[in-house]
Amino acid sequence: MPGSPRFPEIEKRVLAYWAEDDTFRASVEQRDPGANGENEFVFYDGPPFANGLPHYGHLLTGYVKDIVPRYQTMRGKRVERRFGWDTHGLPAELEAMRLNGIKTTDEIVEMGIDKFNDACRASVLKYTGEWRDYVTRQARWVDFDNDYKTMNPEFMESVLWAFKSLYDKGLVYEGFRVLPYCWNDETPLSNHELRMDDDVYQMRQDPAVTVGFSVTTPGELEGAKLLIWTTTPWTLPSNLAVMVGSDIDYVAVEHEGQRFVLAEARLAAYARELGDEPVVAWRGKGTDLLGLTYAPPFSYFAGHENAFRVVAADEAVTTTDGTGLVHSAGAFGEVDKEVTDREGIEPVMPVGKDGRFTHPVAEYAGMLVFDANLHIIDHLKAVTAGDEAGSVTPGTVLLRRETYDHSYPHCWRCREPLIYKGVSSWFVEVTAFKKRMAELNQEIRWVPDHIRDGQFGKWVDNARDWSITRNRFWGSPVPVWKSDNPEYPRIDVYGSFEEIERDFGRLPRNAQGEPDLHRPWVDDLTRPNPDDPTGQSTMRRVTDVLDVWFDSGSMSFGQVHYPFENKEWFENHFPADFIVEYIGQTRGWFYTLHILATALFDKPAFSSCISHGIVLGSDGNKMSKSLRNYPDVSEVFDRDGADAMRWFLMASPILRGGNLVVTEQGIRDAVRQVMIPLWNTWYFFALYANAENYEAQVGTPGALASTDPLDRYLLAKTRQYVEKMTAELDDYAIADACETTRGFIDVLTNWYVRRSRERFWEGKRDAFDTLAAVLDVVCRTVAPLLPLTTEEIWRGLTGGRSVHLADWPDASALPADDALVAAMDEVRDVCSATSALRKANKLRNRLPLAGLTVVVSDPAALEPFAAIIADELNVKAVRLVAADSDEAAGYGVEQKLTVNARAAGPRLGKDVQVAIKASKSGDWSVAADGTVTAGGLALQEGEYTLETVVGAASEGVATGMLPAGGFVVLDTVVTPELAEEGVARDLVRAVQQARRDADLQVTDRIELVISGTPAVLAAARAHEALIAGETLATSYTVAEEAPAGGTDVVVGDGEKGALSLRRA
RNA sequence: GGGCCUAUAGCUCAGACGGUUAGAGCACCACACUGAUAAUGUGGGGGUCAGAGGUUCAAGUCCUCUUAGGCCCA
Repeated sequence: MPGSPRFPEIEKRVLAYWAEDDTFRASVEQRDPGANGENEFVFYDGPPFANGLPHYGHLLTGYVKDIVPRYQTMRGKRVERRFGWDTHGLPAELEAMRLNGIKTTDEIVEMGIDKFNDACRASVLKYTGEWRDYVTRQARWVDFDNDYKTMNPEFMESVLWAFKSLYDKGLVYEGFRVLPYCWNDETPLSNHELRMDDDVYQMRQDPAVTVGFSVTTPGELEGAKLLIWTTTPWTLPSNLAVMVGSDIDYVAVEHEGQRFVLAEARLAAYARELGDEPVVAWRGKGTDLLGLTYAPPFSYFAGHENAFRVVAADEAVTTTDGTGLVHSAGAFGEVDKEVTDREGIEPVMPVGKDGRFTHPVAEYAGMLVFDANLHIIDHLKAVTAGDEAGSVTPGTVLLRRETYDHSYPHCWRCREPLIYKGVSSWFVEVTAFKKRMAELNQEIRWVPDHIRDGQFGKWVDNARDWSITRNRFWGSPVPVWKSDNPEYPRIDVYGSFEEIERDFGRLPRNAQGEPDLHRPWVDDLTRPNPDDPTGQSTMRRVTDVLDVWFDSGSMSFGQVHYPFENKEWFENHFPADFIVEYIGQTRGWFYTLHILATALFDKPAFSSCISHGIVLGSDGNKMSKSLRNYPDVSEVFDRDGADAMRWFLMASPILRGGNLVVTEQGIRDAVRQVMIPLWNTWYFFALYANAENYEAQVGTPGALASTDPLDRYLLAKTRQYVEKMTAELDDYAIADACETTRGFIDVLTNWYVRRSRERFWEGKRDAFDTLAAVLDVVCRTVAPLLPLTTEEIWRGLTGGRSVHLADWPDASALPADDALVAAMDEVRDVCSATSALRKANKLRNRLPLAGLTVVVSDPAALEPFAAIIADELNVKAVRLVAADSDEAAGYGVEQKLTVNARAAGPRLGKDVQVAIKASKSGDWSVAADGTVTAGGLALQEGEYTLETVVGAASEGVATGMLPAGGFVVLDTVVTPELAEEGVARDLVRAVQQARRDADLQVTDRIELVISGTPAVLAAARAHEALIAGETLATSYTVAEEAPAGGTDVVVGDGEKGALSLRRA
């Protein structure tokens, strides 16, 4: 067994063992699910999309997905873990398009939807093998063989069931709604896609125009120009109304024979065009403008019913920019659509699915709307100049043209600028039940907890209806069939294969003859419209597919083909006990799960949810392949190991909502701070256990009979540790559990083992029993956090099959002794304070000192540790004295006054500062009756504290305060005898170093020769037993002459010596 | 543009209700210690608590404004 472990090698060995032993399966199956699954801990795996390789974010989530189930398994629960794959959707289509070198949906149809979808299917499974490798390497236990895929017919049938259920509940409707729309991908985007990442909103420069429309209503404003401002000139051909704010002050001003209507507050912004102080010809409120009609800027839709009027839109019109009048283009803006709907104006849609103009906008037909901007502006300009240009209505005026930089949404997939556009879509009416979603959200335990009412809660409160369809190809079909003749309308919605077969006489089948709900097979199903007596019209499926987020939200029931199979299983496994993903899923998976769970089952989908932060590169920026600002995942696995990465990620603030910068140094620190100390404790134990032929008997630690105070301390401390870990892991406080473990391992290795070394050298059975028992408990406790390392140690220690098959330690089986633990903390304070005294007085540790007096309130509590203190501090005697004894008073103790400002402040007001100053300067006294006066002010009980402090050191002693009260007095007198012993101990150390340099084994005996100055010789002679014993010298010679080939050493106070040794 | 959050040591972060010498870990330096340890112990350097005003006996903490960064919504 190596003292300097190569963790990656150990890990590979353990992984190979697990694979061979099938340990994971055993860990699940050995736990009884109980009646109705009541002993199960239900975990849902959020499905990743496997058309790329996993990165740190996936690994991070994967570690949490491993830790919680491992812990619950050890707690005795049955925790089944199935891997899931997200397979549908635009990313797959885009990849398939790229691979086939095609750019438009028309080309997809040309290629054949069946071929195209085959390409999608292949692309989403491309990296599943690599995923499995990474996930296995990170030591995440999850069932890949029994996985689920959202493209499987069973999953898709469940999705259909969900759609149909929502439809039957009246929660699904078809609408025409304005959505952010990607003309490149030819698809509308949902709200959560719009906020998919930080790069969606990017700065963009657009032309902005100020255009005047001629008022046609007879009266004083006839012929005046209504000035509107827009950054989307391409929407002007579709103009349907002008919106004003009812309470805004408007004016009509005269300039060069024309009158312009705009908000008074915006006049100054148009000084350049309209003059600094134009003549105001008319003044009024927005309400005065309502109902005015005007000539549309373009003639395409002239005569459109109810259109070309001034309408009110108080919430949408401001005077912070523009003109205070806003042009409404119906279906090209969310507010526009809302207002035109209210005003009874039918929207117009002269823009095709590819973002290019169509009929009736003839001049710009075939032109991408962004490209049309310039032409439109040119035409407006020409008409303003009095020329004829295209379909611009004469009288329309271009007042200003400028460029405008603004934050503009872009497609999260292709990065092209989006447009807002009305499209036909199916919606889940989330607004109808979002109140219930908010109520059910209160039942969810979020980590960190502010997510519940913060990011997630606010999102739910502001929920809008969810557009769930896409005019695409690779996805679950919208299971709606419509009559193709509006004269005989009929809509059929299907929720199962069986219903489909009933009506169409067959199932949709793919080229292989298998039931398959994908396009194009499902599109082939048609039948005569039963409601059409002529028999001419046909029921055809609407060609849309469902949004992938509908798939992922259906995961809870879809993964088990509910309700067609596993009905009972699902009812016992819903909601999940636990899920975890990154915080962005509050608008993704967490949200869609919650929507469908609320609408379908009136329950939350999960009862606990960790939403962790984002993993950043080493420079604090987003991880980027091109910047190479993060350590290569495989290299870290190979160099530091999966447990090191796990610890680094789990101990970080990222699980408490913060973000995390990944650095190689951080990962190595994990190895250094935790893994090596733990390993070395085991190594130390094994080293001496082998030497003693000790067989570890790992039984009930509480039954240990050791009366040694260190053993009893360690066992009591271990109990506290297990209790704390149980509470923290129950609470999903994984980072806290890491910190708790770090602290405990520090105590174990740097206090217990270090202080107990001698007992192990002596082969004390109690020490072996204690350390073996504690190592067993610690391995079991740390197992979820360091599954590979603990497996190796635990199997070596116990010979058992796997630590992950063991039960979580029972804290109550360990002895409880909080007083003992507290006393040991005080002991460590004593050692710390005394070490500082040695340092301050330049008294090196190997130099023994005569005595240490410890003055504390309860000396009896420290009595069992007196020997430990003496040994640790290298003093001959430790005396424990009560703080209130006469002896304690003899050390020149003084009292120190501290004014409690919080208590005295309110009473004394300004004077409290006087009292505080006086307490510090020593200008205070205690009267005979106990009254304390500071700076001439009498203080009341509770307004001060009097502390006993030890006075200045007197001759021959050094004093130091203890943090919890009390003090230590160190005898600093170095007698010749002590100095001589100090030299002897220096010699021991020098010999040990020489043994090491000579590569001797710990147990090798030596022949030793020592020579040197008279002081060295004297010490060597006087302490022969000590030196020879400590260094295992069977032959011990003190020689006047330096031995040939010896090593020169300096010992004591600069005394020169020489020694030589050889293996006996 | 609106709302929310953050700003403390070289780095990462603690600092209930305001209470008078602002802490920890890491990093750095020195010394000590070292038959498990790549460790450990002790000490040290290092801070205008983002800036400016205000409230108060007392402000890192409360209020206002400014600056910088982040998140959410437009």
